[in-house]
Amino acid sequence: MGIKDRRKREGVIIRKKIIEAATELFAQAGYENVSMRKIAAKIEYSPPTLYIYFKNKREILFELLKQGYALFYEAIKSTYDQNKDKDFRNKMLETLRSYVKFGDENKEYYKLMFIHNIDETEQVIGRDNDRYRGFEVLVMLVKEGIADGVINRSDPILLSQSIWAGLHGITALLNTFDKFPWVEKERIIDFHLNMIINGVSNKK
Amino acid sequence: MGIKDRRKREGVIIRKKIIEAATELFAQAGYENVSMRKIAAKIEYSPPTLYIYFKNKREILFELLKQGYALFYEAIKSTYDQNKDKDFRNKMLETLRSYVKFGDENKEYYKLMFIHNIDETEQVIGRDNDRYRGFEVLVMLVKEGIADGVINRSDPILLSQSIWAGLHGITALLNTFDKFPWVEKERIIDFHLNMIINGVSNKK
Amino acid sequence: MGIKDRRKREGVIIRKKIIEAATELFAQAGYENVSMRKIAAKIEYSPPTLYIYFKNKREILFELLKQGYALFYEAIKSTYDQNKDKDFRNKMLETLRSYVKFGDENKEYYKLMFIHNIDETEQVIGRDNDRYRGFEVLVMLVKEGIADGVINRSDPILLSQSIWAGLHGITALLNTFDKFPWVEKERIIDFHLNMIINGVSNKK
Amino acid sequence: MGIKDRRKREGVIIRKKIIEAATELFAQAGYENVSMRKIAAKIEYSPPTLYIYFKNKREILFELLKQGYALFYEAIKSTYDQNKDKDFRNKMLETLRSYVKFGDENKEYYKLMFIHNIDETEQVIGRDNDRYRGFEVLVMLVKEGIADGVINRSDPILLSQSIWAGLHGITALLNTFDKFPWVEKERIIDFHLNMIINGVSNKK
DNA sequence: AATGAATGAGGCTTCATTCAT
DNA sequence: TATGAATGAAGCCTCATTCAT
Repeated sequence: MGIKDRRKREGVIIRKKIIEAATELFAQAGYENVSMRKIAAKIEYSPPTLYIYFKNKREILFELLKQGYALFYEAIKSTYDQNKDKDFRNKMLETLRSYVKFGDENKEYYKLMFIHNIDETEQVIGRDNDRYRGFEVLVMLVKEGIADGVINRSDPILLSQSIWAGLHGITALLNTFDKFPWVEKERIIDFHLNMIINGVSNKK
Repeated sequence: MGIKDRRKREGVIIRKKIIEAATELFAQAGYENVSMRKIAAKIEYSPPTLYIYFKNKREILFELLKQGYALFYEAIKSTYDQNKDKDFRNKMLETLRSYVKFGDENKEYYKLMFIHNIDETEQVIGRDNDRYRGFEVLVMLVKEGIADGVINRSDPILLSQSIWAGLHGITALLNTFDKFPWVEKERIIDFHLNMIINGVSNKK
Repeated sequence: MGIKDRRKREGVIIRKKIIEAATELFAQAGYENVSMRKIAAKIEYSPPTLYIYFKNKREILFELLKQGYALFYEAIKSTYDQNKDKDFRNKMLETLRSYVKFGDENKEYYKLMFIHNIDETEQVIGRDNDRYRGFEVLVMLVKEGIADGVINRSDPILLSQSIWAGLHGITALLNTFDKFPWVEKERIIDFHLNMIINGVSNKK
Repeated sequence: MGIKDRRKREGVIIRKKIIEAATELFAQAGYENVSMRKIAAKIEYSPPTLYIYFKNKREILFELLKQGYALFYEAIKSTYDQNKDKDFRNKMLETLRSYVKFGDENKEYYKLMFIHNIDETEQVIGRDNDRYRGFEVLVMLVKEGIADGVINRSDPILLSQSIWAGLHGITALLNTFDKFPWVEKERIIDFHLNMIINGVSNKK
């Protein structure tokens, strides 16, 4: 391996360190309240060093979001795949649950990706990203459900949007209102997911 | 009317102008990104003037939130009251709709009250406010529904939290993702509300 | 008594209140750290009211100093007069003590008059004031002492300046270094005054 | 010399320039009346640059005081050492003179260290500093004088405090009242120092 | 006599970013 | 690659003061 490659690899490592530090700080204090200095301090480099790896603060956010979207899509898709052969209701339940779980386990990412709408976030979109690919999995799932006779025969897009709203609602509230006296977390999530599925299902 | 009264009233008007300007700016750009300078510029006063009417930036936010909570509660409670005598499902539908409608018609308030969670917001609570009184209306409604036999016999708190999550989901997404290709707004809202009610109802 | 007189008298009262409030605040926090607002708040008037009675902040200081100088001179002169008939050493001791006592009992005034040298304080001088009239008492005393054979035959001005320095030293240090581990206050003062007198006296 | 060293040295130079500018300004106008802007202007840098070298305004004062205390102690101690072998009265005279001389030649430092008592100054103490080590030299001297039979047999602490007050008096007055019609400076200082020594000496 | 309203100037400080090394 | 040095812009906020009423 040449010297060039080693350097490149080191560069990648530092980029990663920056992203990690930024993710943590952004989540704790909010994008606006985190300065380049603070990110630099956290990784024990000087502020100008960040500019070697990222054009500016926004680019750090963008990269971070891109990675977040990828993780997000991966989480949902793999759950869907792993439950491919279960009966539909369970497959759906687990896939929806993976959405909420992602938000719960990656509060920082979820906040930045789906709750806050940072100024120019839209600009990341269009650049190839996985932001809405999770939604496509949902549409697919819904279509299966209709074919299966479980989900009621409506516009799959409409259904998917409604379901997404249901998922986002619980995920966002648990994230944002962490001091609200929720009933036990597993219980409210489970109840809510079933409520959603019931809400879109044919009555027996 | 004495001179004193006129002056006082003028003061009240400026306070109102400040709140309005701040509401708009905070919602657009986020609390952290709005400076006193910017608020002052928007109402065409000098920055120090703001400090005549509000102790500091936080107090502007507090006042704004307080007003928002009051409007919010009023919107929901009055809808509930006006539909008191309708059959339960319609009463519920209209009350839930009033939540989404409030969020849709007061995007800035909704964002500040329920989407962003500004650090200091928690401090407003405790000071008498209407933040969670809307939730109490919901609990009441749910209990009626259970008594009525429409809503399934579960923990009313659990049910209410789930419904709230459902409502917040659609309200927040429409607010935040205004560039997403939603199906027609009235349609998705209507569908979603019915989905929620179905989701918590006894099957016939 | 006419209405005009009453008003005038009321004006005098408010002026006095302002001076009192200012004296206290200046002494506590230093001239620079006291704002017109704070003075106004202390007497429960609005800031512009102060400008009815004083041209500006400096004028408040000047007035205050003028009063301080008067009190100072009065304290020393009256002590001198009251001890006119005692033997010289005691007369001197008591007069010198009255200087230190004034500084101890009027810390705020002493600080403003003799320790800090606020910007334009010099401007107060020239306006008739009692700043240096205390010094004249001292010169008089010294001359008496020389005539009396107690104080050594030197330039009375030189002697007086040296004595003043001695007095200022203890007064200022006790005022400024209130956390220094002084021996008991009465004791150090008494010792110091005797030291001064011995220092300028003929040896027996 | 490496690049790093040169940079470091340049940094040290700027720190020094800041301290010098601040010393002059603080002494002239008082700590409270000197703004970071003004210090920056004096050294022809932008205000934020100061924050590269000092955390905040207070730290500039602290550093400055620390240096002043060191210079002060050094001045007195070295004089004492240099006169170790002279007869006691001369040793004492020269040591006391070095105090006054320090104050005369370092008016700004003396003002900041012993005349003004800036709120936060107390906080520098405790951090290792030389503020009161000069006083210890004085105590030592006094004890020698007692042993020597020159100084009268009193509490050495009491004696030292009284002498300090004497020294501070002349130093502070000459510093603060530079427009007062003093007799010739050398003369008043010399007279005053002898007055102090006589004041604490045994009569022959 | 008294004060609500208003502001230009300026206080301390942090920011994102650039540049030379 | 890495960073010391530097800064224009801007953050929140307080000040002394004026003016119309």
